[in-house]
Amino acid sequence: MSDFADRLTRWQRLHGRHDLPWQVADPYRVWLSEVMLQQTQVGTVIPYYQRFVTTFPDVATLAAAPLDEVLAHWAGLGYYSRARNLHAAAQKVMTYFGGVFPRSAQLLETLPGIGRSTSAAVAGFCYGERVAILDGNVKRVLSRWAGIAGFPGEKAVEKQLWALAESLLPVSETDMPAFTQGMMDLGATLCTRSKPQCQPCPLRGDCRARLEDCTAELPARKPKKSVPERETYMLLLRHQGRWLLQKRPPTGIWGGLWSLPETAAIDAGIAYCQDRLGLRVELAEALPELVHTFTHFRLTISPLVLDVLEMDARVAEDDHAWFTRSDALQAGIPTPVRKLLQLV
DNA sequence: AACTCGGGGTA
DNA sequence: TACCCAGAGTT
Repeated sequence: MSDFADRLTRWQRLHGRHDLPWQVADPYRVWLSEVMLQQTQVGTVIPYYQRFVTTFPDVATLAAAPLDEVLAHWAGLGYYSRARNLHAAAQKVMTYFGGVFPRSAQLLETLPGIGRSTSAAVAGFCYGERVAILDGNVKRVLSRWAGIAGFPGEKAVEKQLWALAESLLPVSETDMPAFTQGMMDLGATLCTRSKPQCQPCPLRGDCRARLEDCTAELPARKPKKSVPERETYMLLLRHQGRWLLQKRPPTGIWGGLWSLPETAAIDAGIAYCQDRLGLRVELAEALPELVHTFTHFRLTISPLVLDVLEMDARVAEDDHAWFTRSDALQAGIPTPVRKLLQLV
């Protein structure tokens, strides 16, 4: 019986995925894809990736672009700190590494947004460096193959999985790209969360979960937790065919994106318009509530359409701007804001 | 160690 | 509905 790495790399070369758009000899594109794929499925990423590389074909172009334009291409993909870190990392590659991508996982990990797994993926794919990845696919494959019962999000279990992943690396650097891709491909195509296809799996001979018939129980589910509820009003301020958007602070939810002004109550919203924005407004319409679910809370949005009757001559603050509906939809805006602007 | 950070796919 | 997805950064 050949060992784990041999079986996996052989399987990947014969039956793995070879036509993904980021399977190219370009560390910039591999890096971009790995960041986009953090906590995001392949099918979701592909159209974003295509648009992104068309606009930003290399690290120098990305580094020179305004952050707003980068965020506009990321809007809808989620986890917007990834876009900010990507932009900052591109600038660091230009200024600190002379425009050349770092050639080791250790150096790659010094770039913002690149952690242990992403650095290993880029180094393994592009340079053949013998470093292990540990993403959702690998956690599932290894917890089943080794019969590890604990929840992979738990520190001790994760540490065990990292050690196991490192112990299974191929001896030869030339096998690293196929091995790394094989771990991902196996988890994505055969060793799926539900109804895994064990029959064609190259690891079925010594897979503990398969031998003990417990693939459905591994990996362990995330412990349940109640999801907090929050609510807010979003103000759709209309003035001469334009809508007022407000740039969110760089950190926190929807960081750096253009969004709608929010208030906790209708009265406070009207007062906010008067006192802070210098607008005299009239309530035109209350749109139906919109429920938006995040990973860690649920947000109920009550949208209010307000007509602007009068505007102060005062200079608008930097973080506010009037957008046509069309321009707003092309800017970096959160998904629920996009849905609202498409209604009005 | 626990929490923050999106949005969509899927059973 | 609830969990998961080519995780990283902060507290």
